[in-house]
Amino acid sequence: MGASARPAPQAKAAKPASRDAEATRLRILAAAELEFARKGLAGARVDTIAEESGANKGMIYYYFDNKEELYIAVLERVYAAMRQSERDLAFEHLPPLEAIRTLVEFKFDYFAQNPAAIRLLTGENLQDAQFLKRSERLQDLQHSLVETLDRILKAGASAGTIRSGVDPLQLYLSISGLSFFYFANAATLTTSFGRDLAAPDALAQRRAHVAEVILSYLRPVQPPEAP
Amino acid sequence: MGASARPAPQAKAAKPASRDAEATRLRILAAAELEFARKGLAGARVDTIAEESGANKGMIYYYFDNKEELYIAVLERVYAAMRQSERDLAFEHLPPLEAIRTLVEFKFDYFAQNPAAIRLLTGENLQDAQFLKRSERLQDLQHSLVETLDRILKAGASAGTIRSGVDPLQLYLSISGLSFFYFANAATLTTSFGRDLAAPDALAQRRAHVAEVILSYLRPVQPPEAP
Amino acid sequence: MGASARPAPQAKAAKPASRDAEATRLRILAAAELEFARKGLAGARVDTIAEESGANKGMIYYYFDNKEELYIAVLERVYAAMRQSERDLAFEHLPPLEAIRTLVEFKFDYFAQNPAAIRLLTGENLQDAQFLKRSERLQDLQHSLVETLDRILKAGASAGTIRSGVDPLQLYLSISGLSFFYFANAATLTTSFGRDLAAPDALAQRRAHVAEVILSYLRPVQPPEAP
Amino acid sequence: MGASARPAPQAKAAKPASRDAEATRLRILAAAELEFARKGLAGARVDTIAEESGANKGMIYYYFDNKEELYIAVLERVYAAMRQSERDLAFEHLPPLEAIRTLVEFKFDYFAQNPAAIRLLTGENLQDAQFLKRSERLQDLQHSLVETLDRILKAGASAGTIRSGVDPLQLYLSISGLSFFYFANAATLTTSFGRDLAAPDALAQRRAHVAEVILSYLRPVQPPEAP
DNA sequence: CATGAATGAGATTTCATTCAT
DNA sequence: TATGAATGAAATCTCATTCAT
Repeated sequence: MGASARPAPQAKAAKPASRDAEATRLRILAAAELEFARKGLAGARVDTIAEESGANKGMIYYYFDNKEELYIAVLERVYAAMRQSERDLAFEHLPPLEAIRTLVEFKFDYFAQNPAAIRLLTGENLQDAQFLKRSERLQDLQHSLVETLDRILKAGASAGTIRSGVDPLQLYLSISGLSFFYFANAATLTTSFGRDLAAPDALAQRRAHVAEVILSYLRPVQPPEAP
Repeated sequence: MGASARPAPQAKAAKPASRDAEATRLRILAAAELEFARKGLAGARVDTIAEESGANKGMIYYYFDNKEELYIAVLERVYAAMRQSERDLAFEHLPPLEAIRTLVEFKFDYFAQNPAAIRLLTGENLQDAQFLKRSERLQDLQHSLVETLDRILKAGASAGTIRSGVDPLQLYLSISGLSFFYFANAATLTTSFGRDLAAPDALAQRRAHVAEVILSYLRPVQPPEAP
Repeated sequence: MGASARPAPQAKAAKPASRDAEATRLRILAAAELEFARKGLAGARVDTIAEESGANKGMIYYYFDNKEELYIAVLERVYAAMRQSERDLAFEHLPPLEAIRTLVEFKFDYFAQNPAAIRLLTGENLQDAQFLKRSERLQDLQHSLVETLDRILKAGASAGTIRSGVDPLQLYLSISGLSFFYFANAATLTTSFGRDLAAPDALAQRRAHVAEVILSYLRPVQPPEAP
Repeated sequence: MGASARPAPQAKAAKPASRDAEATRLRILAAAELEFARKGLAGARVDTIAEESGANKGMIYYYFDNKEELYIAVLERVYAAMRQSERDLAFEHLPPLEAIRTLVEFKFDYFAQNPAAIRLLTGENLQDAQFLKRSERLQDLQHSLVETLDRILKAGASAGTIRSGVDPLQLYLSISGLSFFYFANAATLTTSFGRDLAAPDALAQRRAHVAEVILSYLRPVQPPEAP
């Protein structure tokens, strides 16, 4: 990653041993994220993580007491990044329907671009969120989106552009679910339907569909036509 | 299944270990389904399956050459059951919107009542559907629902009760996704939101919401009001 | 162990794999006793125990969950054997002084012949008896000797052959200590004094000395001579 | 020792890490003594010693080539201190029985106050005194007590206050053993008897008992009473 | 002298699979 | 068919020691 650009003042060798604690820690975390995402907690191999990170096993245990702690550290990083990206998404100032469309598309794109996050979340659910529950840091990373959604829904209802009575949590679950499911289950769906769901046009089609489903749902209900 | 036909002529000893091959096989499969659902392929323990099934490890290897074959057998059984239940659902004769509402609710209920199926599907996706791809039997268990949906959508469009132009595959993915995501991710969602998504009233609320989202989407689009 | 007597119908080989659970367990225990006695809990190697016992590491973990549990099992066996041998020593019916001389010599001989017991007890003390405290079985293996000693001391005091006022616990500690110390510290003492404390005549001399020290102590105190 | 003489000329920086070589060495030795006493050679951790000493692992290897050398240095220091304290005990000029009582009480008190010495000696015996044997310095630290004892016994025998024929080595072993055993085995004894052997009154009682046992033994034997 | 990151050999433990009975 | 003891490869983890800074 751009390493080729720097002429590197050390003339001798490019030893992987960096003697830079933070850098090593991050290399381990990055490798671990990939490995845990690919294989899950049980299937991941510490050896592989060591190899991929350029560190050695000893270092992994030096920085992260054991495999589970390393897994938790990875989970925390992924969660934190996801929450941060949500906070970075400034959409509340948009007109209500535009704001929600923006959120829907953001969610879709985020899942599309972060397959590791999808897999880690999925894996964590398979083990009953036991590590999410255990981590104090993760407890603090609460969703703020639902509250934001609530405000937007109320604004839309007042303006008459959004039907009233929409539960923001249900809406949030539907927004997430419509995209998450698509990516999380792409492998079996692709196999079952014999169509490549990851192809660019398939993605575009799904993205549009999801937005339409959500926006249709929010449309104010038509009064029965007067005769 | 078929085991009930044999009158069991062994009059002499009543060995606690059932000398009934098919029954043993089924006990193993049932225990394996639970274990694989709980822990995934990598996390599942052959020892545990032996213990839970009341059989022993030797039997497992006798009936199913190895752990992966046993896993595939479990997967096949779960898929077959799911497809069968879909075939058993006679809904095509209903009025189009009723038919779709029935399907949506059926999917929701099926996932609600078959957590093991959810987990196995999820696990299979985490390993890129590699066993689904490998199994010939599983390839035959194709979805017929999409085709049925297509017919219903067309009928609804003709009758004017369903908007035209709805892609049956996208619709199917949305129907599945809205429910599947809820159950598959219940653990992390429950933790993140501090609300028990498995509580009876939470289930009822979600079920109604999902149906409403889908049916809102299918509503024929209002023509721009005439002046 | 008498195995040579059976002509063994299996003509082929004398495989060490015995398929006899109890025998294997005992072989492991015996090998572990030696290894733990020689190296202590921390210094002992599971590999060595496996090799010496003719079993393999898997078996050790099959029978004794982990190294510590194996250590505890060894400790329990050694303690139980020691307490049993004490119960087997019928000495209470002897005249009081004879009874005590018998006990002193028995203790000396037991320690002389059971170096592993000495080392295991010593090692356990080095780790603050943490496993002795943890084991329920070991808690039940209480000394009965102190009570027996108490009865003997009282009988001797009544008969005038033993001075009155002797504390049985202190006496027991002295009887044990005079012998135990000799064997437990033989290595450093031999080195410091340049004399082989394990030589037969050295043993005989110490045995006589210990008995004499204890019996001298029990002698009734002479009344001050009347003028 | 002797380090106090240097006025420390480094005026500039007050690095928290003491740039005083001898002081660092001593801090390491003190921490090592504790750790080796607590865990034995095999159980001790170089990491722990580094942490406890406030130094770091590099320093340990700088001053003491490896773990074993550090252990030997600790052992030498403990032995030297023990021998020195014995030399400091001026008791030969006392009346024979008083001299011996003094020695007995001194030994008891020394063991009571130096639990690390007890544990290191014990640990060294568990490993067959291999490091004691290996160290030249330790070979020079011979007991002189036995010779002193010999002179005292002879003086007492001449004076008629001590019975004749007492072997000074056996007596020394008994004096040491009666106290050493009590402290070395306090953990298991406390557990087995359910009494706290380290409590002040328990110590006082034991101290008096040990002295009485030894002095009883030395009492001149009564001639058979004349009729 | 001092630091603490890095190494690697070797330890404990796990677990799918085999096999004698 | 059934049992469960046995195996061994591979996994996790530990720790004395080295070394760049």
